Amino acid sequence: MYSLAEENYIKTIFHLQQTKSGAVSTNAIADSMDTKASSATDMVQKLAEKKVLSYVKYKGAQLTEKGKKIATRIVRKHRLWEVFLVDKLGFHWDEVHEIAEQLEHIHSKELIKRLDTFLGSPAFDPHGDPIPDEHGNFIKTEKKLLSQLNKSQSGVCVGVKESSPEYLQYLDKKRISIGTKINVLGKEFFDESMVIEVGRDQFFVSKKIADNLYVQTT
Amino acid sequence: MYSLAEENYIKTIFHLQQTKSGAVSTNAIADSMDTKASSATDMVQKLAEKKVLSYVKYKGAQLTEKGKKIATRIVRKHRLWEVFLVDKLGFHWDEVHEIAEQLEHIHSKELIKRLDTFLGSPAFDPHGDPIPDEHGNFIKTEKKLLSQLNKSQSGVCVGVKESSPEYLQYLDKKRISIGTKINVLGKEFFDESMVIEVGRDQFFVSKKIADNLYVQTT
DNA sequence: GTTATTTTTTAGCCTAGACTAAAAAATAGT
DNA sequence: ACTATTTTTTAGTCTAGGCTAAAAAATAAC
Repeated sequence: MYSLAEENYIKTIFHLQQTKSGAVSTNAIADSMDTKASSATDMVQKLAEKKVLSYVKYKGAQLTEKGKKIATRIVRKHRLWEVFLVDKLGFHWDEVHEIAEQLEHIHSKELIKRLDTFLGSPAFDPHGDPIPDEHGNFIKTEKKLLSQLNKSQSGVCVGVKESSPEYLQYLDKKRISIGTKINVLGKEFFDESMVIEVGRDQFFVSKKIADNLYVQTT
Repeated sequence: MYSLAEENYIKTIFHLQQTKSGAVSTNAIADSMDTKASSATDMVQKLAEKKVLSYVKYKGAQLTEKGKKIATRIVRKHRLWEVFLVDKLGFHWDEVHEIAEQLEHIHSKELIKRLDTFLGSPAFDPHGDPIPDEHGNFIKTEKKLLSQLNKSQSGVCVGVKESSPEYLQYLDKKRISIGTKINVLGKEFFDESMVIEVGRDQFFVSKKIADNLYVQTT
């Protein structure tokens, strides 16, 4: 059994090594957890002893298969609870992250099994992120960032990269959610901003906005 | 916000002062929490500073109104989650206590409000214990222990005092659950054991069994 | 009402997990 | 290649929440 702190480190390292390949630096861990590098070093050393990750001084940490399994189970719990909160309790997709951060640490295999069944074994969470199955396998989907599309291409929103309330609320205001069709009407080379069409609305989006929205091109 | 440890102490003291009247001794707290009296003393002193309870050295602790409010909120959460686990996820009543012990510490007012609505604002948990409303008010029911009945009296099971898996499994084996009618066919003065009738079964129950079952006499 | 026993508290220590400041290694700039 | 700078680690400290052993208060026994 792992402590709350240990689980949070494992989860953070897992997410960091999804984006950047290679070992994850203690500084990167500390930054993304709002703590200090020295604390991260301590914990990483402890987790290395437990064979949850491999760690080379001054080089960074990498989860072992064991570590990845633990991380995946936490991610599965987090995303299943998010589905519960949105589908069953009627929360909005920008309200569920914090609560799921707490719920993901509840220990009970049976609970997750039953929750999964109760929810109809969903494959994606409310932000479009895939929910790993009980063996830790993720569905691989080929999705692009909206920012990767060019003029007159189009795609369907399948998820968000950033899921801060601010960003999600922006999307709501613009009536963009999972399943929404988006047409790129124009793209500015200088700042990579775009003009897009959503429903019958046409508006401008900055690169920052377009960089955080996943679309599937058909 | 209170830590996990603080919440557990508050809850324990709350339950202890339900049964025994007057102040709760640090030893009683320690016993029921599987910890040492010295640890209980430390925590009680800390909680006294936070005005959660009043504490007189060598005399014991008593929750203040503030403390009772905190305790009631935890009890409410615990029991609502138990209803969720049994009604929605199909757990059995002897399996839910441990999981609810974890879920009761999830912090989110909105979550509990929505969970309550989702469950149809239940008044009792799966063991027959009343669920306090959002203001902390319990439904008062006049219930007796089965052991208080005499020969040829009868009652309907409305709850259990002890909810260990062992006890609940015993009740299952005997087909006793909330709502089951029980007739007392005989009572032995010497050891206060009884012969009772449940459905068409008649069998012997010890005082210990009868002491942990709440019935309502009609 | 002393003395013996039990209960409760205090004092001091331990571990997890955080922090700061200093040291050491890695990287960048010339 | 040698400084300067940045990154990372180490060393030492702090707090929460446990623990043990000893001291002190309360209770029980005569």
